Amino acid sequence: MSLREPGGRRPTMRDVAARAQVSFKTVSRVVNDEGGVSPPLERRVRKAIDELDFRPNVGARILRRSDRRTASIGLLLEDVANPFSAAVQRAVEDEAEHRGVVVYSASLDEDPARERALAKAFGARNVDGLLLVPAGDDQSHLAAELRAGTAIVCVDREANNLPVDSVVTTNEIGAAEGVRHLAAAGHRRIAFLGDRTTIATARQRYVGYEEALRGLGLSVDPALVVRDVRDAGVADGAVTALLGRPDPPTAFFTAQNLVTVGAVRALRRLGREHAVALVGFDDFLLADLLRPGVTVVAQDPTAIGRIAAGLLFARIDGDTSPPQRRLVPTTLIRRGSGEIAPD
Amino acid sequence: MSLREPGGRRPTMRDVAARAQVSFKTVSRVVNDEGGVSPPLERRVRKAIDELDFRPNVGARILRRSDRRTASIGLLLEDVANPFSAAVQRAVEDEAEHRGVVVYSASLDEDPARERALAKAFGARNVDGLLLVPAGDDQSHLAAELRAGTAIVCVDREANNLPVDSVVTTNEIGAAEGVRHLAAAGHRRIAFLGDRTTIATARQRYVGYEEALRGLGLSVDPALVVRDVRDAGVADGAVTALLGRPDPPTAFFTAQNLVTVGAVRALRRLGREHAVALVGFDDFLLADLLRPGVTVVAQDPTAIGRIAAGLLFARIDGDTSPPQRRLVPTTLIRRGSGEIAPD
DNA sequence: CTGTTAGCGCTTTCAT
DNA sequence: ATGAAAGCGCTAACAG
Repeated sequence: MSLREPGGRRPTMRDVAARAQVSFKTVSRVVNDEGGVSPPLERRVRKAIDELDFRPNVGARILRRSDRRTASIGLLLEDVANPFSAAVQRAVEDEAEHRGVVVYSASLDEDPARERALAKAFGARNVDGLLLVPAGDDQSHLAAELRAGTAIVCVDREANNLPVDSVVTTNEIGAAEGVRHLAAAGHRRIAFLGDRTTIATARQRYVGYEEALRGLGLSVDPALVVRDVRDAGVADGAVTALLGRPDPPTAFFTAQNLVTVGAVRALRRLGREHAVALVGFDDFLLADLLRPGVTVVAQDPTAIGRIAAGLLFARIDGDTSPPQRRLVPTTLIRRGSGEIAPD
Repeated sequence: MSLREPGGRRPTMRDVAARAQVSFKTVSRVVNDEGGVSPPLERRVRKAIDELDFRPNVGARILRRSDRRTASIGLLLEDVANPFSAAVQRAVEDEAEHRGVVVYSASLDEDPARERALAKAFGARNVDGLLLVPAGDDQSHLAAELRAGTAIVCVDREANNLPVDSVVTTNEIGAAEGVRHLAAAGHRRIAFLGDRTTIATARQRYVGYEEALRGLGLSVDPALVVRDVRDAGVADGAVTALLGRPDPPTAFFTAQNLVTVGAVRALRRLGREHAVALVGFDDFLLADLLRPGVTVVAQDPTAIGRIAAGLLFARIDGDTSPPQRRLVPTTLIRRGSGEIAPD
């Protein structure tokens, strides 16, 4: 039921007080369960709250409160349309809802300018914390935010020039494991296809590729390395070009989910999917139903989101220990494409 | 640069005013580009703003402003981990960012209690508008929110008991088209596998299935209809059971993306994927790379999100025309599985 | 062009 | 147990 008069004005504590015939401080006591209100008065106040459908104005409350908490956090992802980001967001939402915290969310598309603009927009709204997938090589612009008391945790990549916690995948180790898996099947000419080198994880996965090859006594052939692959289409083209060489690779290590998809498309079109081996970094839906199934080094975005949110809330709750880096391990999932032997 | 003293207190307009030796109203004028400030004063103020790294407190501004706008909206999805929801969110984000509006986001998991709780939480934060994928059969709890001036637009499903705009897929038409496509390949025994019947779109797609069969002069065999399929695993089991019948279906129409995935898994396991036809509702990544490719009735979540956000912003900007229902058409994409003829 | 005053809706502090 | 007054940081309305 609502007796609110038209005009779009929300009822305030004063309206409730007038209706219940009490002072508006008494309403505040009831709304905040402060106690010290006699049962009959409390009943009257609760009745008036119901009848007017009163809801406390969170903005006004925050303004006056001593702790200055807004019970809100900001989540800055790469792109929520990518399943990896979406899984992170879902995990963060669950942790936040659990604590009565609301989540602002935005996609940055790897654009440092958007990182600055959106962090600023969320900061101006006094979020208690910021969960950030860094979009550039310099997060020092957030130093003032940190000093103002906003907790910050970086997700999937570490921050640069900013002393904050981060939660990251074991990119080098995982990539190296994937490459060694291909070598174990007998491959010596293993190509690398990676995402933009502006992205730290792409660089780390490349390092893992190099290290694995060196550890195996194999040399890195620059002709088999294609970096800065920005989407599935480019990956498709790169695979096609590499397989057209006189001395083509017998296996591919693709360092990002969309790159892997592009590689699968190319192998299919060339009819080489059962002849050329493939291991991808980051799992994706239906990878098991393709033929051959796509062997991947799987990440755990749900764990990443959950751990990052946990760290953030700990900081918000006053944890002042030194910044830490939490590592989330990968899992090699064998499905067929990575177990193909060279000709 | 930041000269802010430690303690986590953000500088206010008064701090800026003191540093620039002007009245704090002058600071307000500069911050809001109101004009009417002499260049030398403005310079001093801007310098102080920079030095203190001042940012206006959005909460305080909203409290005092006459228009009461918060430049924020709430987005209540089914589950952001589902690619359909994620695509809607991305489209909404883009429209919002474009207008300088921030977005709160949450997943409801089809739970009406969460719909109420989260709508309330966002309402208490005075969002200008709410974009909602309804989770139950009754949205009347939002009437007070609407009266208080919050714009509301429903996404993917219409609201019940609430006069608001909605943006929905042509579910009946699309489903009927998918079923007719199977019939055109010669099928007479077409099974239906649908999502939970509490979900309006699942009911509409079933109606489309029935209508198509009737229009073709075919009868609906209840033994071939399985509703309330809640995930891919259940879909897998249902397909397996139906194909084990003495008089099995020769084709399947699966009315949701995860249901389709489950059906593909079952057909694969049974080795029947090239013998039994399949058309799914809602497209998904890699559907084209499966063998056979999965024929789908594709929705357009990006268009849905964009149109819904557009309607919402129009309402926020004062549009008071009668509630409208916007339809977004589907597209049949032939990839092989839907073109298989019966034995 | 610049400044003063009031007050948004609420919590805090202090009185009764 | 209840209430009155002050004031969070800002904008609106009104001076000079």
